[in-house]
Amino acid sequence: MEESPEIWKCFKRTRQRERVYQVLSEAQGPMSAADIYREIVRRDGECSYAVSTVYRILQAFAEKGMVCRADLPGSDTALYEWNAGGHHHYAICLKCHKRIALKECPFRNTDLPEQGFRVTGHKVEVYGYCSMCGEAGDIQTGRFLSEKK
Amino acid sequence: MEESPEIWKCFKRTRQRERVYQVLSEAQGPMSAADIYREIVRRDGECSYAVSTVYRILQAFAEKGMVCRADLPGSDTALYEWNAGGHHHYAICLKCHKRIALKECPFRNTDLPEQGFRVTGHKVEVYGYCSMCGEAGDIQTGRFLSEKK
DNA sequence: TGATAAATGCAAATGGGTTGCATTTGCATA
DNA sequence: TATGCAAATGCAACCCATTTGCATTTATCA
Repeated sequence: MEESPEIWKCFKRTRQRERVYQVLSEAQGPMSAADIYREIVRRDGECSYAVSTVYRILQAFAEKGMVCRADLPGSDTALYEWNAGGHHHYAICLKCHKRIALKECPFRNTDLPEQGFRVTGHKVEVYGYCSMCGEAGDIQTGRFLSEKK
Repeated sequence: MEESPEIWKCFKRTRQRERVYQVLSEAQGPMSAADIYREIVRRDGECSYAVSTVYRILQAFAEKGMVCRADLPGSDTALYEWNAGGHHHYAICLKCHKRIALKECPFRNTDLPEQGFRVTGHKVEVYGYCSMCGEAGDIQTGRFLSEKK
């Protein structure tokens, strides 16, 4: 609120965008649009925001590269993360869906079979079982993905 | 229709499953459920298949590990590919969606921040522009995880 | 301050994908 | 070959994240 990054040079500074920015930049991890919406409502008491607005804001932010969007396999809700310049990959527990950021990027460049393929990005995900769930017991801890299905 | 692999030891052999199996095992690349459905209809002339059945079959096949399902970022249609036992990674053209199999797996093991995380799998995808599309200027930014590097 | 384009709210639409249920069908067994 | 039953299917309704059209508001700047 006080410190106003140069974000507002790209965007009209609206209450809604300010909220999305706040929530996202303070977030511990990636959030879904619904998460963000919920958090805004929680903070501001009553809502006066439309969900569609949040989507539009996220889209705009993503287009400018300020947030990055991740689509996890097995879920159809996109997650957004404030782009702190970092490049993150996660280990995802197949049981409790906890996400653990990797310290380093496990991607190593490799020869492409096709000449002239210009690589602009990559996606790496590691699957397995975290220390809580690793024992194969039925620990079933906090859920991460929405309870669809 | 010809020789019948041991698929049918896991599944009731139905006309519908046979068709999905045929189409998928002969496919050049990954197909969406809709693609598969369309192809079946095309081959059999008129349709007598429900799309939901195709989804259910794909699900069943995937559960048994006979097909693998890929969710591309930026698209919300899942793609399915007959699992020829191989371990494949692809470079995916963001423009024409061509997929080029990588010769080698670009994954390198890395230290996990959490002790005791048992890795059981990984997924790597490389994005960019193939030689055909590479010249074009309308690059979409921000929609994909990890543009850095 | 007033003009104006951008941003928003709202509601309806989209579009993969899933599900409940009645009906059919593969297949094991008699 | 006939039969019983669980598995598989068709159909239509549904789910749910996300998008969109349009009328209204609002930030910004001359």
